[in-house]
Amino acid sequence: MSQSEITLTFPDGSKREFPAGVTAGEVAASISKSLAKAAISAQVNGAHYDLQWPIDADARISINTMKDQVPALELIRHDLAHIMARAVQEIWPDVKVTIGPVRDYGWFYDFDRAEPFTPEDLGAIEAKMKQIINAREPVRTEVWSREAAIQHYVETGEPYKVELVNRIPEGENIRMYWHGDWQDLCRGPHLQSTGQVPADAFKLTHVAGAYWLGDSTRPMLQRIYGIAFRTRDDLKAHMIMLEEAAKRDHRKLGKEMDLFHMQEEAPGQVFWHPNGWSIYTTLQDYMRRRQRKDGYVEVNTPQVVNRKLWEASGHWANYRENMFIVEVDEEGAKEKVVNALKPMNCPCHVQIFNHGIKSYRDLPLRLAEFGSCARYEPSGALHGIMRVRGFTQDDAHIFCMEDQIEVETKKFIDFLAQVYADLGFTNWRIKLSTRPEKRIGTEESWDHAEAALGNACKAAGYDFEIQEGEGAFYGPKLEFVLTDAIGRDWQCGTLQVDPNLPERLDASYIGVDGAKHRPIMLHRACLGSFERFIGILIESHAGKLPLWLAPRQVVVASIVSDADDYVEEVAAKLIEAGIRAECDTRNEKINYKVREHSLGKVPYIFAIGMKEVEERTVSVRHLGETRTETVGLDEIVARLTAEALPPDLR
RNA sequence: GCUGCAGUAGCUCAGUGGUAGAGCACUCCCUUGGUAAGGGAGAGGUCGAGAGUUCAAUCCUCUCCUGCAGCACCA
Repeated sequence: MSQSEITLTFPDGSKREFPAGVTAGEVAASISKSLAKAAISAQVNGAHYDLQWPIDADARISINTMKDQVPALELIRHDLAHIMARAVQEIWPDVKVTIGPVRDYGWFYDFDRAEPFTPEDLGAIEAKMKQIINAREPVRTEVWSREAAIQHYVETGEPYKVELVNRIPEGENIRMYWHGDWQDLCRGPHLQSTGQVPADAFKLTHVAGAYWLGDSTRPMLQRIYGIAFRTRDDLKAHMIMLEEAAKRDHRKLGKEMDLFHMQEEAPGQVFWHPNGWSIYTTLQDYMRRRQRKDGYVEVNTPQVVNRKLWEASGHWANYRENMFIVEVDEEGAKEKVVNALKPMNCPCHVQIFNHGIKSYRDLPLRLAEFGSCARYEPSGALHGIMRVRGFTQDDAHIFCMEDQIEVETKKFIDFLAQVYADLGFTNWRIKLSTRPEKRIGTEESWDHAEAALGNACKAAGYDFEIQEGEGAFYGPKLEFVLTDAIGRDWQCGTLQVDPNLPERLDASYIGVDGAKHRPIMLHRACLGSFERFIGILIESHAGKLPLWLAPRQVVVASIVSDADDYVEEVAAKLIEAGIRAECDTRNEKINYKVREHSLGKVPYIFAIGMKEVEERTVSVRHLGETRTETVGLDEIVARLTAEALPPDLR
């Protein structure tokens, strides 16, 4: 240990090495004081520490001084996973341990235990963990031989660990970490001592099932989740953030804003209320205008389609289990006619393409549909309006020639960038998924398609991240991931190159040479589905939608009933100007009305008393503000008429 | 689909082996109040569905349905 070197990492990612025992003053002298102070982490013998300056100038930067430093959060969380596993086994010695990685703001660890862990159990585990931390036992590491490790785990009755040892590649060290006298197989690194973990800044949050190794054919284990921070205050701040996130849950806001509901008779399907449907149609109208401008033609195709088409497209073979089947007794037919609700629009669009003879002059043909689809999603997958069984995609298929892929893709990226910007999402990125191991098509066609997608991104001015082998079996794809207001990622847009479906459904066009050719099909969606995207919009804006999307843009509220006539006049003027306005002339106090419509996230409340009636003004209150402003009637109508326009019409 | 938890009025929730309660919302009355809840009265429930145990089930048991937290899935 005394021979160790110390590596300091700086904010720009650069690293500098120093001999063991170097002092902070010496570091400052050899680089600069300000740079030394900026060092954000140190590495000693493979263990990482976050540095907290100032360190005394003559303090030696070594393991000894490091002990008093607060270690890196990742290490704290990692050790907590082990400490939790140890606590569980101390309380219930027969519980089998598996693995426990660091994740998000904490860690989880999977256990095999016959009885479920209860909330009370979590409390007991937490208490035991605190005991272990307070015992301040050293963490030691040993390298074992594979045989010894297997023998050990066979003897101690840990079948999952045996499997893990067997999965460690040849030539890699098999490390055992000891936390006091409790041992776990682990790659490391770890802290020096369990005492370095802050005992008051972690919390076990919940228990849920999880398949062993993520494989649904393997046993289901119990996964305990925990979160951890450096300080109690950080933990508290995180708990508050979680509460804030819960407040913007679209299911909760959907009720509060009276947007939609769902009920048992139609699981996974949405009953849109007037307010919610207003958002939906406003968004759809906007998309329709944008698509028209971008050269799409809109179509509409049937909901109930005979299985023959799904067999031809290949969906019947692959997705039969996830399709809604509609059997019909047709007059005179010996057997029931079997149909499926369409789970996607592509085969139907190919039918439109195939109707009549297409020429290369018709390409690219961009068929768009707000296509309502039904998929029998597994019950556990349903989630509010974000993951549903009945939904409408902003779908389109671009039929084109191979050498048009790049141009069309670039055109779509520009389109999507504009739409996302209009909807308030400027933070998004592109992922390019390339050829998987199991695939069809020639290497040349893959080379061409992948290059086309990559070049299109570059031409549009965007970087992309490659997801090796993640493409569909027939072609590569782009995925567009946007980050919402509270930092969560959502994959919404997609563009997929597909030479397969035109082949299966025998789509063709007549080329310049007078011969038949196969078109390529580009599947693309920008929002994904209206249901999911509206959910994202609600959560990202915490219900406070931009004015043009807000279902009720203005509520005109009376203060005294003598003002009712004028209130109705104001609302009528707004409505005539195309603004979604409502009157509130109920026999309630203005405080009551302000509260109710503020909770309902109405962007503007106009309060009208006798003063406004006499002056022909309105008292304007903007959502989220307490100040009010008195504005002349004509002026406010003109102002809102401009302000409430969808972005593409401004 | 799997593991665990839950389902009581439109909403949020309390409660009990002897067929139910609150607040808000709703209806009516009083009140005309100046920017986040004025007062009073009334109406509203096969306690998710079915079966079982029991003299008796909303409560206990089982099955199913739906939801929630994850996992798996997402053409």
